[in-house]
Amino acid sequence: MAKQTKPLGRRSGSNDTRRSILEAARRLFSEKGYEHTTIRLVAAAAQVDPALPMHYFKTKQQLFLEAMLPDYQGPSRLSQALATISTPEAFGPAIAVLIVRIMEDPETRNILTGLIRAAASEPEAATLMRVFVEEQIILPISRALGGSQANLKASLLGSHIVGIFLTRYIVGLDTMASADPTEIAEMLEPIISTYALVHNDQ
Amino acid sequence: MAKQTKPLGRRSGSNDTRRSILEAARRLFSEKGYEHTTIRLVAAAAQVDPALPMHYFKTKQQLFLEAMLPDYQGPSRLSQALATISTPEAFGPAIAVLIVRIMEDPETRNILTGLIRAAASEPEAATLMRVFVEEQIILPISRALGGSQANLKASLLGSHIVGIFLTRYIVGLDTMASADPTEIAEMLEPIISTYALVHNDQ
DNA sequence: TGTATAATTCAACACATGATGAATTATACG
DNA sequence: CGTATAATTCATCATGTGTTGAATTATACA
Repeated sequence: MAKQTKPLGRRSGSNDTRRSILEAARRLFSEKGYEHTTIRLVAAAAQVDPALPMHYFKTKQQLFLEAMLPDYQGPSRLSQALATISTPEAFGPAIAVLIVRIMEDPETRNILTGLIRAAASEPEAATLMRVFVEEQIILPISRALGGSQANLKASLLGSHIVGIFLTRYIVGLDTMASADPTEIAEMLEPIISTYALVHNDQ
Repeated sequence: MAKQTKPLGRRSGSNDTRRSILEAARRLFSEKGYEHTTIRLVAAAAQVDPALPMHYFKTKQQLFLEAMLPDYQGPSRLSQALATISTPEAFGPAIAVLIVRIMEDPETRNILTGLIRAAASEPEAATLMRVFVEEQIILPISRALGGSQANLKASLLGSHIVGIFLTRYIVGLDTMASADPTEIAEMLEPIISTYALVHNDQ
């Protein structure tokens, strides 16, 4: 495989270089974590010169930031799903289905695993993940649950969700990694209901 | 603070250098993760020459290994706790109390957070954590639960536990980080009972 | 058309890291 | 006592990293 040298200077025609860098970065951060995703690796994956990621994003941190937080405007899908239900009994099915949807959507999955991987070593990424999980997961659940201890319940539920991601996609626990998402959702349903119904002495 | 040069050659008197290196390494791996725990940092924390950790453990991986897995012979404390109960109804209290104990014991906590931090980036550490969680957490719970789906239930429960560690000690979610362990245990009790009792059509 | 600007390549720097090997001093033990 | 061995310091290497700056070519636009 001969290293073909590209011509100097600007390319002609339309270019979506920036986007392809972001996509490569998102994939690599999610697969290898923050440290092991080098600028040169991202550039190679995007078939681009190693100086280009730095040129577009100035710093590795910034690249990570923009790669992990694409256009997340508007209410999260979790908020939307929760808005359609009213009785506490309907919570279990709703959230269980949603977790399956997250696990099966590659985009969201990559973001969550990328955040977890980085947060484990980089304090700034931990801050990012804190905000993400609080806004996108815990706050909606807490609002929907209501009652006393809603915040603690929602946080524990959120911990359960990220724990599942950790064991399934990162640690690779046999049972979790090979489990059918539907099976997990079924198992999870009564758990969520318990969180929704128990200790509700408001 | 002048850098005082120590004399050359072997020190006189008894030496527990190896142990202090291990202790410093365990603390640092747990606090900063694998990559950011440099050999030089460990040496400095142990007040020892930067070449000594390599001399005693040959490689950084080996140091991590020995630091994270001290003498863990015999049945785990979880197994012991589970051996004392018989009825499924007694599970919730037993495991809830155990989680609290893990969270409050600095040694165990450091090991678990160290394993999680490293596993997020280093595949070999993920293997280590896989074995640890399976043997020390999931297998005992699964055996104690019995019935159909015991393995999946135990794995989900294990995921919840490591998820709590992740959000509480690593990500630093406000609610989780500031929660009283007893409060968490109380909230968790009905959850564990649900895992123990539901879907039990063996 | 002409000129500022954007996109791209290339070479290189500065720095930290894990690891190695030689030199030096103390201990263990026959 | 004498010698092999262990413990310790020091200097250094090789490598990979994020980052920078200059040079080159195309585009945008007045």
